[in-house]
Amino acid sequence: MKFDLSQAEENYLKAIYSIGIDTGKSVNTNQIALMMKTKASSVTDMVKKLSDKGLVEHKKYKGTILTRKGESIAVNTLRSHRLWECFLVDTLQFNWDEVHDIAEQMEHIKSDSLVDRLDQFLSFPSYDPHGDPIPDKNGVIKHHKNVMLSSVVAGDSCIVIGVKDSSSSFLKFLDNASIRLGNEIKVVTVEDFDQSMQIEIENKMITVSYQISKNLYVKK
Amino acid sequence: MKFDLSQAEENYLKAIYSIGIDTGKSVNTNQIALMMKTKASSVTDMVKKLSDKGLVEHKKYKGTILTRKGESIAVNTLRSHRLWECFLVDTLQFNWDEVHDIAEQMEHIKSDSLVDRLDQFLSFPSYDPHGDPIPDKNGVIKHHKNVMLSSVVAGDSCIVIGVKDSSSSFLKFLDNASIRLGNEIKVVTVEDFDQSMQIEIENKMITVSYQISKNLYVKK
DNA sequence: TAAAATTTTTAGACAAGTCTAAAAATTATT
DNA sequence: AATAATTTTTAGACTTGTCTAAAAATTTTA
Ligand SMILES: [Mn+2]
Ligand SMILES: [Mn+2]
Ligand SMILES: [Mn+2]
Ligand SMILES: [Mn+2]
Repeated sequence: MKFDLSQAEENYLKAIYSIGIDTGKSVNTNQIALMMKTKASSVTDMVKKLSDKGLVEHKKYKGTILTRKGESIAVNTLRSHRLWECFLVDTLQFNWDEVHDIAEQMEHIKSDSLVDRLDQFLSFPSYDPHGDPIPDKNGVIKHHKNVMLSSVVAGDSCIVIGVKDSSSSFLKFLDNASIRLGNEIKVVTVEDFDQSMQIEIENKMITVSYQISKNLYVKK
Repeated sequence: MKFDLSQAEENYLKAIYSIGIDTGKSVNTNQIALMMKTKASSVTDMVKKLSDKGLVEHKKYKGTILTRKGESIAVNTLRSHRLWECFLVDTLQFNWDEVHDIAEQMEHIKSDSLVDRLDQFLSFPSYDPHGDPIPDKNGVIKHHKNVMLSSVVAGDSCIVIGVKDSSSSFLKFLDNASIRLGNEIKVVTVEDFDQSMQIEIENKMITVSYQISKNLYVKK
């Protein structure tokens, strides 16, 4: 069966996928509504439609999970989104804070070979500009384990490998603070009261709030 | 006033623009319906909406013309379409018969600088893969004069500079016959009965029907 | 475990874009 | 100029995706 989904349907599948990855369990209607910036009643309607198409399984008042087929579509859409973000940054020289909304549109372009050709043109990148892993042609995706800067203890060092929040305001803050993917961060002190951290990056000492540190993926 | 039009609205403006360019006069409802592959009643509805937005002027039962603003949007959409076609052929190595439907989607991506950055990346091309002129950043477009192969007389030679029909079947036929943009064609004989031509191209003699010859733009 | 709070679903409405069928206006034909 | 043919518009309906308000189910709290 060949599917041609609307942009709305693809966006819902992506949302259900990403909530499911984070939580493991089946996904609540309200969580989807929150992520999609819409109302619970709209979610109920859409989930019903996706269920009719065999893309999710839904138990009334219980929750929603993707079927194998639904997950495959979600992952393909993510692949498309992240490859277009690479294109926008690497090829068209956009800044990493400018590309999300554009990729949000481009991910829905329908074509049999477009995304694979783009992948080839970009030399098969593994990560998008925000450090998120790019699924391969077969939908295989390597999740990097979720170690946040907030969990690093005073005295330890780590490397920035990704951002959890891709909002323009957060990314602009990072630019300003010289916090970029690949940079080393040394945690100097952690404030007991509000979890704020003094960190050393690019030979400068700065203070970052918990809000910041819990949105940065790092590795040892 | 900043406009954010739907894909349908942009497609209608493009259709009205291209019919207007060919005919000069104001555009009939049925002509639009034919080009948009829709019904006259749908056109009436949409024309009313575009008129309310100040993008077309419409006189009941008489016809429709683009306003300055409407024409500007149509030309920008055309620019986007043709630049994406260049990208698909030049950068992603699609064949010229594969790109129209994809560009038909990509032309609608909303972003302030995307198309201009794409233009720069492609080194400001003047023509798309089908020989159609690409409007510049300011919407200035050079129409090449419409000389068709069908109007070339026996004994004369010309260069292929564009195709009027961009359908995949026509373009595949041209590929097969080695008829490509830039190639020279010598018209050897023209059949009085059905206007079919014997032509010499790439040192081969072939016969092309009037259907073919009236869809090829040429220059001396 | 019964009442209260929360979550989810249902019911009914709306805008965009499309369609069919019928009415109205225009153009062509006699 | 009257009739016929064609074009265009109107009227009403349908689909998709959304919303608000109210009802129903579930979970929390006391
Ligand atoms: Mn999207
Ligand atoms: Mn990203
Ligand atoms: Mn289009
Ligand atoms: Mn073209």
